[in-house]
Amino acid sequence: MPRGKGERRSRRIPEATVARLPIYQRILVELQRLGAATTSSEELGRMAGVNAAKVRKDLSSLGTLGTRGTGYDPRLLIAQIDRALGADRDWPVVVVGMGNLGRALVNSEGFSSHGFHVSAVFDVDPKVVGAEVAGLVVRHADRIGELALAGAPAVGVVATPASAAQGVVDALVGAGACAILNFAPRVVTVPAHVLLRYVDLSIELQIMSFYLTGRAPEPAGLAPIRSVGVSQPGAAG
Amino acid sequence: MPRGKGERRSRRIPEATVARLPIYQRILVELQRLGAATTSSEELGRMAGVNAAKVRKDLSSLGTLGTRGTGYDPRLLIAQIDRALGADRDWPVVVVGMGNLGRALVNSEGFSSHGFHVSAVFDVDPKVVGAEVAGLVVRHADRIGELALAGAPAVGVVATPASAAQGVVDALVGAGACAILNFAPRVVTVPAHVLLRYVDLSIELQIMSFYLTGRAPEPAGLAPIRSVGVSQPGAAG
DNA sequence: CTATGTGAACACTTTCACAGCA
DNA sequence: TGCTGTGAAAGTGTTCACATAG
Repeated sequence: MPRGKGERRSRRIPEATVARLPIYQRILVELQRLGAATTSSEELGRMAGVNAAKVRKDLSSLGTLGTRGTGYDPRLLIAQIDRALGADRDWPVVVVGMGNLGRALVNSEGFSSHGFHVSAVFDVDPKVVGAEVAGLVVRHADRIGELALAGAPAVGVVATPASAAQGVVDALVGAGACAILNFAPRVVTVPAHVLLRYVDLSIELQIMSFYLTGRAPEPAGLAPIRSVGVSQPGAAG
Repeated sequence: MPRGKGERRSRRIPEATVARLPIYQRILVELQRLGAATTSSEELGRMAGVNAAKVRKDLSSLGTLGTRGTGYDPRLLIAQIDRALGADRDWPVVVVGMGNLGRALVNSEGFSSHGFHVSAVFDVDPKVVGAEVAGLVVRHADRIGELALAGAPAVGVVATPASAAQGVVDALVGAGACAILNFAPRVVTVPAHVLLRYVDLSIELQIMSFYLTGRAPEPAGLAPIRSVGVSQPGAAG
């Protein structure tokens, strides 16, 4: 049974590839902005800091997206990556904590594209509650429970001080969030069915300092992807 | 020639381990805060979302840090991880862009520990230049060139809008920065000797949405570390 | 008897090299 | 002819299982 370009039925996408897809995507958007009608595995690799063979393997796991002898069409690639990552769905995102970090997140491009949209924001500071941030009225965090997230799978983002993190996580889970992205520097726990990831803004800095010490040479000539998060389905404290 | 506990001469630390060390460290600090005098590979693994054998392998690459039958001393572990990551040195960090993100970074714990300290901050907005942020007077970005970073290896952090990123990077490199951490959503280029890493706050969100779609089961029972950055020694545009 | 440290088996990723199609 | 797509080889990383030290 023949299929149109870009189709591929449920071949598993390797974990390492999933982690690189968002990076290719950013580059593709960039290339498109610069007016490129075509690109190649070599160009993408150069810009992403990975080698061309890896780019081809990664992209081929999504389907047959290129044209031999010619290259790839950025527009098609972007669409296929979006689809693979689930960006063709609609993901409500709830952000708790409207300090500098929370505001930065809510206003960032990444939080209002790829299928995400910020649907509610919370804080506890009376000076902030009631104010408007990115077009949304900030509600008091005590009212997280009033959210009805149970319908669509929703993501809760924690951008509070460390001391408030666990309480906020509990409230978000109680309201039906099925994934938590924790920016607060504190280990938290969730029930087993909730997806949990941490982001630590200084981890990249620490990894950098390791390679700057010269204790090890920076990995390979063109180097790999690195980490800032841990995922733990059902972590314990 | 016998050595004291925790010593190990220059055995190469695997890349994957380097990426996990900052996570163990955060957990260890947490355990210490809670008053733990001892911990185990199992406890650390549970909290980090990785399995116990991996924790032991990771830690043993730093030396013989544990006590058989007993476990690990958090304090010793923290010190050894710090040393391995180069946190026993002093790393000046320069942050450009005092919007919400820049302020969040400058005020974050991670940017003033582990050997890092923010030594200067810049912006272009006349309303911000001259003001004080985290104890530092914000200088105009035109004056980045006046920095003399050439002495100590310094890290430049870019937290500007995308359109300003490349110019800021050039200025930082010109001033002698030997590493760039780019939070702006734009691909930039640096000379070959400069270490470059990207951080994209929404990449974790995108990876999460992949696993939420149910197109693939979340990796393993206890799951691995993930990415937000790309490093590219001497990238081209 | 407990929990580390580690060889050895296994699994996953990356890279190579080239066949195959435009 | 040029660049993708992909088996097969090489290289890393993870997990197992147990000897070993406290």
